[in-house]
Amino acid sequence: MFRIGDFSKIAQVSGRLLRYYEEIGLLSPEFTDPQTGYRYYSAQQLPRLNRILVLKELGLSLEQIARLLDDHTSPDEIRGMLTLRKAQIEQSVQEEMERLRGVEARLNQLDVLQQPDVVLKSAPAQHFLAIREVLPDMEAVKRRVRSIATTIPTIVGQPNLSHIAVLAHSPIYEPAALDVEIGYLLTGKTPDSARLSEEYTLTRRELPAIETLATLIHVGRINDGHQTYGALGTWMEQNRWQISGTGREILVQLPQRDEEDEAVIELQYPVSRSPQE
Amino acid sequence: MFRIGDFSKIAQVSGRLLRYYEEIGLLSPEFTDPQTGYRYYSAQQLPRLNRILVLKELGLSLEQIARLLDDHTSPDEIRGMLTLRKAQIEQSVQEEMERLRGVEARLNQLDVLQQPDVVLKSAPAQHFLAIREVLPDMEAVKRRVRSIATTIPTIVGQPNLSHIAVLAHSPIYEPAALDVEIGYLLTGKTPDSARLSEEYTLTRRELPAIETLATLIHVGRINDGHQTYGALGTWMEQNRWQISGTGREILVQLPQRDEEDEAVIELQYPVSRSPQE
DNA sequence: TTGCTCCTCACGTCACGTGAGGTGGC
DNA sequence: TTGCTCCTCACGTCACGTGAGGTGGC
Repeated sequence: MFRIGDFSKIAQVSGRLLRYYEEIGLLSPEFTDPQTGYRYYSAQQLPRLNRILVLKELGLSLEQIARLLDDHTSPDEIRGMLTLRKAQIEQSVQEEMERLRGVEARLNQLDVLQQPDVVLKSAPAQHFLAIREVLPDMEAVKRRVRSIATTIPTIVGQPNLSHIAVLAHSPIYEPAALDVEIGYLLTGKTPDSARLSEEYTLTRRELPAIETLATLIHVGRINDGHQTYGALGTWMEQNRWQISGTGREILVQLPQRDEEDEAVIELQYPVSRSPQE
Repeated sequence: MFRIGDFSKIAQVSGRLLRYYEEIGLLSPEFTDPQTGYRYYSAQQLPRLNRILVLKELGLSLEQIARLLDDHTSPDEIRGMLTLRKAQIEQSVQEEMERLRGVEARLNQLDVLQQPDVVLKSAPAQHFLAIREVLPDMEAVKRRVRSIATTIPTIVGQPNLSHIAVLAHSPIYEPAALDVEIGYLLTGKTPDSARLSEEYTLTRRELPAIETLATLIHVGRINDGHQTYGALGTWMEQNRWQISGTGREILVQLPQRDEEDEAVIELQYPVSRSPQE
């Protein structure tokens, strides 16, 4: 029999660890002196301790280990736990590789923080109360946005957060003819249509949910977006994503009073994984 | 300005997260109503929040992120932090691959827990008060161990834990002539020699520290070791280690009264990485 | 006025490390 | 007798999630 100090030296673990394992019922000393509280371990307990240490190194939680070592756990259950664990490790390797790519992308930059901060999100299915037009230039887009914002400032019976969004059906950097859809993105109850003027009406359609959206905040004047868009392109290349759908711009904050005031826009692009090269 | 609920919806984070980031000084609302305590965030704060989220995904701690975002941190320091982080990720990928190998090795087994529990340890530099002999068989080894244990049960002036150990200079599974060194492994003050009998004397020599030692507990009769040794071989193959030095057997517990009683032996083999195949 | 949103505690998480303050054992 | 070892609390870790219990805002 060994006192806790000797036993911990043999196994090269801390005494605290042994006391903790007793506390959670994973490994109890063979004998505890009721007078002094001293713990006494036998050499025969070393195999169990080693097994615990090995399973811990495989990344199992102490709770899982306790179950694994429980006699009432069947071999099939044990295999199941290990198979699950294997899948987890494989995924975590993937994630670490992602992180590695991300860190390297920033280190490749001269100024490390001059990179765009692209955040992956998902979007629920939404209503889009909007009008689709082909407009000659960004000025026309801005006018349309402004007219919507002033004519229909709030949607009746719509308690949810709503933003004006622009869907770019033609590439946004293609300046000749902008095929855009402009209107309100909504999640609650939405009317079928809303009158904008004599000639123009917003009509509702349903946008499907999108699983993965690369998003990026642009702060500045409303037509400066193309630089930011370019940065997103670089990011996607470095991080192995590609555009897989129509881009949106969410006008999180319209320019305040002055046309030239700062707006806050979230660029959103549906993306999917690039094929491995 | 957005209240915390709207701001958290835009950024797709929880309100709790935003409150926590304020608490640790990472991101404070632009304005807090002193009457109600309501937090108000502006759209202009989204870039900072996104940057925080991106750096968090790269695996930086919130404390590191706070330093990164601090204006007083130089670009060089930032590069340093990211370079360090890169190295950490690379190491963690290695470790995960190790775990993956370990889990797979067990899943390859029919009975998952029938595998040996090999634990990697290190050994400090030690004194070895021992005698080296070529003995004809395991019986002779056992006799020698017993004679040492009974003749020199404790080392005078040696407060430290001491075990009898056997160093196997010839392969332990080679039964013809066993070239072994038997004696006490000690770390404290050790005499130069100790008299065993008229003809035999233990003499002290120094064992160097060993960085990596594959260890394995064997419980049973003292000469059953070769099966356990075989299991170790399989393990090393599967986990890409190879023997790089002389093996030891630490007699953690001698057979009690009877020769046939259970002993507890820790097999220790210095190992190094196998070359990648 | 009634939901809805916000507020501030405060506990829980996971596997121990690290003292503090006190006692047993040779 | 004097170090050494052991004991039992109890706090700290990291980044929040999850209630509990109460109040402000439209």
